[in-house]
Amino acid sequence: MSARRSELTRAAARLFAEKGYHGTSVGDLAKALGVQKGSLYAHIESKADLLWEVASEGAAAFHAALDSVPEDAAPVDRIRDALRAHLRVVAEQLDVATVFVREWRYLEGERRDAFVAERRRYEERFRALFREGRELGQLRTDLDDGTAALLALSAANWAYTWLRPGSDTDALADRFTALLVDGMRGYATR
Amino acid sequence: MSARRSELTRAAARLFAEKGYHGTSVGDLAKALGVQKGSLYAHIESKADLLWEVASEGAAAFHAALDSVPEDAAPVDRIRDALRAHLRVVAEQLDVATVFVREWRYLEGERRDAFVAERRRYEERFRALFREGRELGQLRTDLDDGTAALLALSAANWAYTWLRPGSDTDALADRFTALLVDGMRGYATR
DNA sequence: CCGCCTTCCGAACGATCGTTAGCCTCCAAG
DNA sequence: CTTGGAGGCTAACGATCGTTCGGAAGGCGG
Repeated sequence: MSARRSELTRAAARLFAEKGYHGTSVGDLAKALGVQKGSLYAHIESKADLLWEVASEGAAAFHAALDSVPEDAAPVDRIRDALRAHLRVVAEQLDVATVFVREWRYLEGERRDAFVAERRRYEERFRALFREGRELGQLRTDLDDGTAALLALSAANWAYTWLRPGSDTDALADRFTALLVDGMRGYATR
Repeated sequence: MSARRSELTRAAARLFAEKGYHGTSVGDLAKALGVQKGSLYAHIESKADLLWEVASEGAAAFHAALDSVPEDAAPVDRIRDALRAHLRVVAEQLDVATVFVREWRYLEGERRDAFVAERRRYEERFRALFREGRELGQLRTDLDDGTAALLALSAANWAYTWLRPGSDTDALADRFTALLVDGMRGYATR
Protein backbone atom coordinates (compact mmCIF):
# COMPACT_ATOMS: atom_id res chain seq x y z
CA MET A 1 0.00 0.00 0.00
CA SER A 2 1.34 3.40 -1.03
CA ALA A 3 2.37 6.04 1.46
CA ARG A 4 -0.40 8.32 0.28
CA ARG A 5 -2.96 5.65 0.84
CA SER A 6 -1.75 5.15 4.40
CA GLU A 7 -2.04 8.86 5.04
CA LEU A 8 -5.63 8.66 3.88
CA THR A 9 -6.40 5.80 6.24
CA ARG A 10 -4.86 7.65 9.16
CA ALA A 11 -6.83 10.80 8.34
CA ALA A 12 -9.99 8.73 8.11
CA ALA A 13 -9.37 7.18 11.52
CA ARG A 14 -8.81 10.60 13.04
CA LEU A 15 -11.85 12.26 11.48
CA PHE A 16 -14.19 9.32 12.02
CA ALA A 17 -13.18 9.29 15.68
CA GLU A 18 -13.58 13.06 16.00
CA LYS A 19 -16.75 13.73 14.02
CA GLY A 20 -18.23 10.29 13.46
CA TYR A 21 -18.48 8.39 10.19
CA HIS A 22 -21.64 10.10 8.99
CA GLY A 23 -20.38 13.42 10.32
CA THR A 24 -17.28 13.21 8.15
CA SER A 25 -17.66 14.07 4.45
CA VAL A 26 -15.39 12.99 1.64
CA GLY A 27 -14.59 16.68 1.32
CA ASP A 28 -13.37 16.71 4.93
CA LEU A 29 -11.05 13.82 4.20
CA ALA A 30 -9.76 15.53 1.06
CA LYS A 31 -9.08 18.73 2.95
CA ALA A 32 -7.08 16.78 5.53
CA LEU A 33 -4.80 15.61 2.72
CA GLY A 34 -4.79 19.01 1.02
CA VAL A 35 -6.44 17.67 -2.10
CA GLN A 36 -9.67 17.90 -4.09
CA LYS A 37 -12.27 15.39 -3.05
CA GLY A 38 -12.47 13.74 -6.45
CA SER A 39 -8.79 12.91 -6.17
CA LEU A 40 -9.44 10.52 -3.31
CA TYR A 41 -11.02 8.07 -5.71
CA ALA A 42 -7.60 7.30 -7.14
CA HIS A 43 -7.09 5.47 -3.81
CA ILE A 44 -10.47 4.10 -2.77
CA GLU A 45 -13.64 2.87 -4.36
CA SER A 46 -15.92 4.33 -1.74
CA LYS A 47 -15.99 6.08 1.61
CA ALA A 48 -17.21 2.85 3.18
CA ASP A 49 -13.89 1.23 2.24
CA LEU A 50 -12.14 3.52 4.69
CA LEU A 51 -14.45 2.63 7.55
CA TRP A 52 -13.91 -1.05 6.86
CA GLU A 53 -10.18 -0.59 6.75
CA VAL A 54 -9.94 1.32 10.01
CA ALA A 55 -12.30 -1.07 11.78
CA SER A 56 -10.30 -4.05 10.57
CA GLU A 57 -7.09 -2.41 11.70
CA GLY A 58 -8.60 -2.04 15.15
CA ALA A 59 -9.68 -5.66 15.30
CA ALA A 60 -6.20 -6.79 14.27
CA ALA A 61 -4.56 -4.56 16.87
CA PHE A 62 -6.69 -5.82 19.75
CA HIS A 63 -6.32 -9.45 18.77
CA ALA A 64 -2.56 -9.01 18.44
CA ALA A 65 -2.52 -7.45 21.88
CA LEU A 66 -4.26 -10.49 23.34
CA ASP A 67 -1.82 -12.73 21.51
CA SER A 68 0.98 -11.21 23.56
CA VAL A 69 -0.47 -12.59 26.80
CA PRO A 70 1.57 -15.69 27.78
CA GLU A 71 -0.57 -18.80 27.89
CA ASP A 72 1.26 -20.47 30.71
CA ALA A 73 1.10 -17.66 33.25
CA ALA A 74 -1.12 -17.65 36.31
CA PRO A 75 -4.75 -16.64 35.63
CA VAL A 76 -4.61 -13.37 37.57
CA ASP A 77 -1.43 -12.41 35.76
CA ARG A 78 -3.02 -13.19 32.43
CA ILE A 79 -6.02 -11.00 33.25
CA ARG A 80 -3.70 -8.21 34.27
CA ASP A 81 -1.66 -8.62 31.08
CA ALA A 82 -4.78 -8.66 28.92
CA LEU A 83 -5.98 -5.42 30.48
CA ARG A 84 -2.54 -3.90 30.06
CA ALA A 85 -2.43 -4.92 26.41
CA HIS A 86 -5.90 -3.62 25.69
CA LEU A 87 -5.38 -0.26 27.34
CA ARG A 88 -2.05 0.12 25.58
CA VAL A 89 -3.74 -0.25 22.21
CA VAL A 90 -6.38 2.29 23.19
CA ALA A 91 -3.78 4.84 24.28
CA GLU A 92 -1.39 4.31 21.37
CA GLN A 93 -4.02 4.07 18.64
CA LEU A 94 -6.85 6.08 20.11
CA ASP A 95 -8.49 6.93 16.79
CA VAL A 96 -8.45 3.37 15.54
CA ALA A 97 -9.71 2.11 18.89
CA THR A 98 -12.55 4.64 18.83
CA VAL A 99 -13.68 3.45 15.43
CA PHE A 100 -13.36 -0.14 16.61
CA VAL A 101 -15.58 0.49 19.60
CA ARG A 102 -18.05 3.11 18.40
CA GLU A 103 -18.15 3.62 14.63
CA TRP A 104 -18.11 0.04 13.42
CA ARG A 105 -21.88 -0.11 13.48
CA TYR A 106 -22.08 1.97 10.32
CA LEU A 107 -20.51 -0.90 8.41
CA GLU A 108 -22.99 -2.55 6.07
CA GLY A 109 -23.65 -5.98 4.61
CA GLU A 110 -21.18 -8.78 4.99
CA ARG A 111 -18.46 -6.45 6.19
CA ARG A 112 -20.62 -5.69 9.17
CA ASP A 113 -21.23 -9.38 9.78
CA ALA A 114 -17.53 -10.15 9.52
CA PHE A 115 -16.66 -7.38 11.96
CA VAL A 116 -19.26 -8.46 14.49
CA ALA A 117 -17.85 -11.98 14.37
CA GLU A 118 -14.32 -10.70 15.05
CA ARG A 119 -15.58 -8.54 17.88
CA ARG A 120 -17.47 -11.40 19.44
CA ARG A 121 -14.40 -13.58 19.16
CA TYR A 122 -12.31 -10.96 20.94
CA GLU A 123 -14.74 -10.70 23.81
CA GLU A 124 -14.91 -14.49 24.03
CA ARG A 125 -11.14 -14.72 24.34
CA PHE A 126 -11.34 -12.14 27.10
CA ARG A 127 -14.11 -14.00 28.90
CA ALA A 128 -12.16 -17.24 28.75
CA LEU A 129 -9.46 -15.73 30.96
CA PHE A 130 -11.93 -15.37 33.79
CA ARG A 131 -13.55 -18.74 33.30
CA GLU A 132 -10.17 -20.47 33.31
CA GLY A 133 -9.12 -18.51 36.36
CA ARG A 134 -12.09 -19.89 38.24
CA GLU A 135 -11.70 -23.42 36.92
CA LEU A 136 -8.03 -23.52 37.81
CA GLY A 137 -8.88 -22.47 41.34
CA GLN A 138 -6.89 -19.26 41.52
CA LEU A 139 -10.11 -17.27 41.69
CA ARG A 140 -12.87 -18.07 44.16
CA THR A 141 -14.68 -21.18 43.04
CA ASP A 142 -18.10 -19.57 43.35
CA LEU A 143 -17.03 -16.64 41.16
CA ASP A 144 -19.60 -15.32 38.70
CA ASP A 145 -17.05 -15.19 35.90
CA GLY A 146 -19.52 -13.85 33.35
CA THR A 147 -20.17 -10.78 35.46
CA ALA A 148 -16.47 -10.37 36.19
CA ALA A 149 -15.63 -10.50 32.49
CA LEU A 150 -18.42 -8.05 31.71
CA LEU A 151 -17.06 -5.65 34.29
CA ALA A 152 -13.54 -5.87 32.89
CA LEU A 153 -14.73 -5.56 29.29
CA SER A 154 -16.82 -2.54 30.22
CA ALA A 155 -13.75 -0.82 31.60
CA ALA A 156 -11.79 -1.79 28.50
CA ASN A 157 -14.45 -0.68 26.02
CA TRP A 158 -15.23 2.55 27.80
CA ALA A 159 -11.58 3.57 28.04
CA TYR A 160 -11.54 5.32 24.66
CA THR A 161 -13.74 8.05 26.12
CA TRP A 162 -11.33 9.14 28.82
CA LEU A 163 -7.91 7.62 28.19
CA ARG A 164 -5.43 10.09 26.77
CA PRO A 165 -2.32 9.19 24.75
CA GLY A 166 0.75 9.13 26.94
CA SER A 167 -1.00 7.78 30.01
CA ASP A 168 0.67 5.08 32.05
CA THR A 169 -1.67 2.36 30.89
CA ASP A 170 0.20 -0.42 32.69
CA ALA A 171 -0.35 1.24 36.03
CA LEU A 172 -3.97 1.86 35.14
CA ALA A 173 -4.51 -1.77 34.21
CA ASP A 174 -2.84 -2.87 37.43
CA ARG A 175 -5.18 -0.72 39.49
CA PHE A 176 -8.18 -2.19 37.71
CA THR A 177 -6.86 -5.69 38.25
CA ALA A 178 -6.14 -5.12 41.93
CA LEU A 179 -9.65 -3.88 42.45
CA LEU A 180 -11.23 -6.73 40.55
CA VAL A 181 -9.17 -9.26 42.46
CA ASP A 182 -9.32 -7.90 46.00
CA GLY A 183 -12.44 -5.75 45.93
CA MET A 184 -13.20 -2.58 47.81
CA ARG A 185 -13.74 -4.12 51.17
CA GLY A 186 -11.48 -7.16 51.24
CA TYR A 187 -7.96 -6.98 52.57
CA ALA A 188 -4.87 -7.97 50.63
CA THR A 189 -4.34 -11.71 50.84
CA ARG A 190 -0.75 -11.79 49.70
CA MET B 1 -46.27 19.93 25.05
CA SER B 2 -48.71 18.40 22.59
CA ALA B 3 -49.14 14.65 22.15
CA ARG B 4 -47.87 14.87 18.60
CA ARG B 5 -44.77 16.63 19.74
CA SER B 6 -44.07 13.90 22.27
CA GLU B 7 -44.42 11.27 19.57
CA LEU B 8 -41.82 13.13 17.56
CA THR B 9 -39.39 13.20 20.47
CA ARG B 10 -39.84 9.50 21.06
CA ALA B 11 -39.29 8.72 17.38
CA ALA B 12 -36.17 10.88 17.42
CA ALA B 13 -34.79 9.02 20.44
CA ARG B 14 -35.41 5.69 18.75
CA LEU B 15 -33.92 6.63 15.40
CA PHE B 16 -30.95 8.53 16.83
CA ALA B 17 -30.16 5.48 18.96
CA GLU B 18 -30.57 3.09 16.03
CA LYS B 19 -28.91 4.98 13.18
CA GLY B 20 -27.06 7.79 14.88
CA TYR B 21 -27.86 11.50 14.78
CA HIS B 22 -26.10 12.17 11.49
CA GLY B 23 -27.38 8.89 10.10
CA THR B 24 -30.98 9.94 10.70
CA SER B 25 -32.54 12.36 8.22
CA VAL B 26 -35.51 14.62 8.80
CA GLY B 27 -37.22 12.49 6.17
CA ASP B 28 -36.67 9.40 8.33
CA LEU B 29 -38.28 11.14 11.28
CA ALA B 30 -41.23 12.23 9.14
CA LYS B 31 -41.73 8.73 7.82
CA ALA B 32 -41.81 7.41 11.39
CA LEU B 33 -44.76 9.73 12.06
CA GLY B 34 -46.36 9.05 8.69
CA VAL B 35 -46.03 12.64 7.58
CA GLN B 36 -44.24 14.84 5.04
CA LYS B 37 -40.91 16.09 6.27
CA GLY B 38 -41.86 19.75 5.94
CA SER B 39 -44.70 19.14 8.37
CA LEU B 40 -42.27 18.50 11.21
CA TYR B 41 -41.39 22.18 11.29
CA ALA B 42 -44.79 22.92 12.80
CA HIS B 43 -43.28 21.31 15.94
CA ILE B 44 -39.58 22.12 15.91
CA GLU B 45 -37.28 24.82 14.70
CA SER B 46 -34.48 22.47 13.70
CA LYS B 47 -33.32 18.88 13.82
CA ALA B 48 -30.78 19.89 16.44
CA ASP B 49 -33.66 20.76 18.79
CA LEU B 50 -34.62 17.11 18.93
CA LEU B 51 -31.12 15.99 19.84
CA TRP B 52 -31.01 18.55 22.59
CA GLU B 53 -34.38 17.48 23.90
CA VAL B 54 -33.56 13.78 24.00
CA ALA B 55 -30.15 14.40 25.56
CA SER B 56 -31.70 16.63 28.21
CA GLU B 57 -34.34 14.03 28.94
CA GLY B 58 -31.58 11.51 29.50
CA ALA B 59 -29.71 13.79 31.86
CA ALA B 60 -32.89 14.42 33.84
CA ALA B 61 -33.67 10.70 34.04
CA PHE B 62 -30.24 9.75 35.34
CA HIS B 63 -30.11 12.57 37.86
CA ALA B 64 -33.60 11.68 39.08
CA ALA B 65 -32.46 8.08 39.45
CA LEU B 66 -29.57 9.17 41.65
CA ASP B 67 -31.96 11.35 43.66
CA SER B 68 -33.79 8.19 44.67
CA VAL B 69 -30.75 6.88 46.54
CA PRO B 70 -31.31 7.46 50.29
CA GLU B 71 -28.68 9.75 51.78
CA ASP B 72 -28.56 8.12 55.15
CA ALA B 73 -27.97 4.55 54.08
CA ALA B 74 -24.68 2.70 54.43
CA PRO B 75 -22.12 3.49 51.70
CA VAL B 76 -22.14 0.03 50.15
CA ASP B 77 -25.93 0.08 50.03
CA ARG B 78 -25.89 3.49 48.40
CA ILE B 79 -23.47 2.28 45.74
CA ARG B 80 -25.66 -0.72 45.08
CA ASP B 81 -28.76 1.49 44.89
CA ALA B 82 -27.04 3.91 42.53
CA LEU B 83 -26.09 1.09 40.20
CA ARG B 84 -29.59 -0.31 40.40
CA ALA B 85 -31.10 3.06 39.60
CA HIS B 86 -28.75 3.69 36.71
CA LEU B 87 -29.26 0.30 35.09
CA ARG B 88 -32.99 0.62 35.51
CA VAL B 89 -32.99 3.85 33.52
CA VAL B 90 -30.89 2.22 30.80
CA ALA B 91 -33.24 -0.75 30.50
CA GLU B 92 -36.47 1.23 30.69
CA GLN B 93 -35.40 4.12 28.46
CA LEU B 94 -32.80 2.47 26.28
CA ASP B 95 -33.11 4.91 23.39
CA VAL B 96 -32.84 7.96 25.58
CA ALA B 97 -29.94 6.43 27.49
CA THR B 98 -28.14 5.65 24.24
CA VAL B 99 -28.42 9.25 23.10
CA PHE B 100 -27.29 10.40 26.54
CA VAL B 101 -24.18 8.25 26.40
CA ARG B 102 -23.24 8.21 22.72
CA GLU B 103 -24.98 10.83 20.59
CA TRP B 104 -24.69 13.88 22.81
CA ARG B 105 -21.39 14.81 21.24
CA TYR B 106 -23.16 16.07 18.13
CA LEU B 107 -24.67 18.86 20.19
CA GLU B 108 -23.21 22.22 19.27
CA GLY B 109 -22.47 25.53 20.94
CA GLU B 110 -23.74 26.32 24.40
CA ARG B 111 -26.10 23.37 24.39
CA ARG B 112 -23.08 21.13 24.16
CA ASP B 113 -21.39 23.00 26.99
CA ALA B 114 -24.48 22.77 29.15
CA PHE B 115 -24.81 19.05 28.51
CA VAL B 116 -21.17 18.36 29.30
CA ALA B 117 -21.59 20.19 32.59
CA GLU B 118 -24.61 18.09 33.52
CA ARG B 119 -22.79 14.92 32.56
CA ARG B 120 -19.77 15.87 34.62
CA ARG B 121 -22.00 16.65 37.56
CA TYR B 122 -23.62 13.23 37.29
CA GLU B 123 -20.29 11.44 37.29
CA GLU B 124 -19.15 13.55 40.19
CA ARG B 125 -22.18 12.55 42.23
CA PHE B 126 -21.38 8.95 41.42
CA ARG B 127 -17.75 9.34 42.41
CA ALA B 128 -18.71 10.90 45.71
CA LEU B 129 -20.39 7.66 46.77
CA PHE B 130 -17.07 5.86 46.65
CA ARG B 131 -15.09 8.62 48.28
CA GLU B 132 -17.55 8.85 51.14
CA GLY B 133 -17.56 5.09 51.50
CA ARG B 134 -13.84 5.15 52.05
CA GLU B 135 -13.90 8.19 54.34
CA LEU B 136 -16.63 6.68 56.49
CA GLY B 137 -14.57 3.54 56.90
CA GLN B 138 -16.97 1.03 55.43
CA LEU B 139 -14.61 0.50 52.49
CA ARG B 140 -10.94 -0.28 52.98
CA THR B 141 -9.13 2.88 54.02
CA ASP B 142 -6.44 2.49 51.37
CA LEU B 143 -9.06 2.19 48.62
CA ASP B 144 -8.30 3.89 45.32
CA ASP B 145 -11.77 5.36 45.15
CA GLY B 146 -11.13 7.12 41.84
CA THR B 147 -10.35 3.84 40.14
CA ALA B 148 -13.29 2.14 41.84
CA ALA B 149 -15.66 4.86 40.65
CA LEU B 150 -14.21 4.68 37.14
CA LEU B 151 -14.79 0.95 37.07
CA ALA B 152 -18.39 1.30 38.21
CA LEU B 153 -19.07 4.18 35.82
CA SER B 154 -17.59 2.19 32.96
CA ALA B 155 -20.00 -0.63 33.64
CA ALA B 156 -22.86 1.85 33.88
CA ASN B 157 -21.98 3.74 30.72
CA TRP B 158 -21.27 0.64 28.67
CA ALA B 159 -24.54 -1.01 29.64
CA TYR B 160 -26.53 0.53 26.79
CA THR B 161 -24.62 -1.69 24.35
CA TRP B 162 -25.72 -4.99 25.83
CA LEU B 163 -28.58 -4.40 28.26
CA ARG B 164 -31.97 -5.38 26.84
CA PRO B 165 -35.34 -4.05 28.02
CA GLY B 166 -36.95 -6.43 30.45
CA SER B 167 -33.73 -7.57 32.09
CA ASP B 168 -33.61 -7.94 35.84
CA THR B 169 -31.47 -4.87 36.36
CA ASP B 170 -31.59 -5.05 40.14
CA ALA B 171 -29.99 -8.49 40.13
CA LEU B 172 -27.44 -7.29 37.60
CA ALA B 173 -26.53 -4.30 39.74
CA ASP B 174 -26.25 -6.53 42.79
CA ARG B 175 -23.81 -8.83 41.01
CA PHE B 176 -21.69 -5.86 39.98
CA THR B 177 -21.74 -4.52 43.51
CA ALA B 178 -20.83 -7.85 45.06
CA LEU B 179 -17.88 -8.15 42.75
CA LEU B 180 -16.70 -4.62 43.38
CA VAL B 181 -17.00 -5.07 47.11
CA ASP B 182 -15.60 -8.56 47.61
CA GLY B 183 -13.46 -9.04 44.52
CA MET B 184 -12.70 -12.17 42.58
CA ARG B 185 -10.32 -13.70 45.06
CA GLY B 186 -11.53 -12.49 48.42
CA TYR B 187 -14.06 -14.47 50.47
CA ALA B 188 -17.32 -13.09 51.75
CA THR B 189 -16.74 -11.12 54.95
CA ARG B 190 -20.29 -11.04 56.13
C1' DC C 1 -71.04 31.63 12.55
C1' DC C 2 -66.58 33.62 12.86
C1' DG C 3 -61.79 33.49 13.51
C1' DC C 4 -57.86 31.41 15.36
C1' DC C 5 -54.67 27.73 16.22
C1' DT C 6 -52.79 23.38 15.22
C1' DT C 7 -51.39 20.29 11.94
C1' DC C 8 -50.29 18.84 7.56
C1' DC C 9 -49.55 19.06 2.38
C1' DG C 10 -47.05 19.88 -1.82
C1' DA C 11 -43.53 22.17 -3.83
C1' DA C 12 -39.52 24.28 -3.90
C1' DC C 13 -35.11 26.36 -2.05
C1' DG C 14 -29.87 26.37 -2.02
C1' DA C 15 -26.39 23.52 -0.11
C1' DT C 16 -23.98 19.56 0.27
C1' DC C 17 -23.58 14.69 -0.37
C1' DG C 18 -20.74 10.61 -2.59
C1' DT C 19 -19.20 9.51 -6.95
C1' DT C 20 -17.71 9.76 -11.95
C1' DA C 21 -15.38 11.63 -15.99
C1' DG C 22 -11.83 13.51 -18.84
C1' DC C 23 -7.65 15.60 -18.85
C1' DC C 24 -3.01 16.85 -17.20
C1' DT C 25 1.67 16.18 -14.99
C1' DC C 26 5.32 13.79 -13.24
C1' DC C 27 8.52 10.10 -12.74
C1' DA C 28 10.48 5.66 -13.08
C1' DA C 29 10.96 1.35 -15.66
C1' DG C 30 11.68 -0.68 -20.09
C1' DC D 1 13.30 8.08 -25.56
C1' DT D 2 9.16 6.05 -24.87
C1' DT D 3 5.49 4.64 -22.15
C1' DG D 4 2.50 3.67 -18.54
C1' DG D 5 0.88 4.14 -14.14
C1' DA D 6 0.16 7.01 -10.00
C1' DG D 7 -1.77 11.00 -8.37
C1' DG D 8 -4.07 15.19 -8.85
C1' DC D 9 -7.03 18.66 -11.25
C1' DT D 10 -11.68 20.76 -12.66
C1' DA D 11 -16.26 20.08 -13.60
C1' DA D 12 -20.23 18.00 -13.27
C1' DC D 13 -23.62 14.23 -12.08
C1' DG D 14 -28.09 12.89 -9.67
C1' DA D 15 -29.47 12.28 -5.01
C1' DT D 16 -30.42 13.81 -0.75
C1' DC D 17 -29.82 17.10 2.87
C1' DG D 18 -32.29 20.54 6.29
C1' DT D 19 -35.35 24.13 5.85
C1' DT D 20 -38.99 27.52 4.07
C1' DC D 21 -43.30 28.85 2.17
C1' DG D 22 -48.23 29.46 1.01
C1' DG D 23 -52.16 27.32 1.33
C1' DA D 24 -55.74 24.32 3.23
C1' DA D 25 -58.14 21.34 6.12
C1' DG D 26 -60.15 20.57 10.95
C1' DG D 27 -61.55 21.50 15.55
C1' DC D 28 -62.57 24.53 19.29
C1' DG D 29 -63.58 28.78 21.97
C1' DG D 30 -65.80 33.17 21.43
